[in-house]
Amino acid sequence: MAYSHTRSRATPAAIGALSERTGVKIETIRYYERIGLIPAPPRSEGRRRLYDETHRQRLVFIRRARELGFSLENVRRLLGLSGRHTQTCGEVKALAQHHIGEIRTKIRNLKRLERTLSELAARCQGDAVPECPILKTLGNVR
Amino acid sequence: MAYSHTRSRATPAAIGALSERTGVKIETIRYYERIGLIPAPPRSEGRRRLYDETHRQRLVFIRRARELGFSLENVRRLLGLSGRHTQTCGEVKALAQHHIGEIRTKIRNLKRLERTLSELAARCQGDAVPECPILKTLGNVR
DNA sequence: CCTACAATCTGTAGCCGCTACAGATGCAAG
DNA sequence: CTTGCATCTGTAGCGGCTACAGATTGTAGG
Repeated sequence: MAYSHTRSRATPAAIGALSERTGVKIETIRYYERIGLIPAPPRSEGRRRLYDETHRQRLVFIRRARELGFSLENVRRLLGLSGRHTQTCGEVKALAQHHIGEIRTKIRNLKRLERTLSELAARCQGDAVPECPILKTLGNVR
Repeated sequence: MAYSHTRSRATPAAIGALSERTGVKIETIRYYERIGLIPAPPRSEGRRRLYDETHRQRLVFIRRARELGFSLENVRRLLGLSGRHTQTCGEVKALAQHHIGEIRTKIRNLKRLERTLSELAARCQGDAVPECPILKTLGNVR
């Protein structure tokens, strides 16, 4: 077990192992390769992909950025910026803040939606009343 | 001008006019027809679609439901329910409430996202500090 | 009537971000 | 050697449109 750390660095992993380690599905990994988000890894003799630690790191980066709601296009930008440092922190921040703005807009819109729908649902009594306020609002003329 | 009301009922409209009246784009109208959300209208001699008032109402219904965030699948259900009445108001309400639940979940998730990103962005000083907390959190190891 | 030009037609492909197949291989354990 | 899993490539599908291309039809002006 003293080897485990060294082994995980030295031994290249197949796509299934990489998938488990990163939480990114196999098909998605291949998809990311296809669209050029991750580099094509070297292959075994039987043409299987062999991944190392740097691939793992990049995938984890992508997964986390996706969890934060960045589009693949913006993930691509973040990855581009992540190589060079110092100068780029400002760009990263700008990207993040733009993204925050979009999220806030989405939240505002969803809240409006929720209010409208809740009001409609509250006015709707179920089976009791023959006129359904929801259908009515939707423009239904019976 | 005394005729205008009567005319708009009696004269069938081309797809462009329908589009303008409902705010649904031409291509989208044809798309809705293709997927069976609206019935195929009668045609002119030159095979152009001719719409009447009932088509307009249905399209407006769809547009409003879409604006409320209903999926086309749920729009389909609402349309199905909107024909028969009295008994179905409860079903409509159930559909709406389920939808409200989904919207609330989305809002919660987006809020969490916004908090996380805002915290990260706040800790990021722009160019000043060589270590970017955003990139760091994303798992970047330089 | 002829000519432009606008409107509409059909069919197909693209967008995003995967996901799900099919059918062919590779590989390790029993 | 066989079984059975892992992986391979390529393609199609999801939702909900949108954007073309290229053919027709309708209409207004001259």
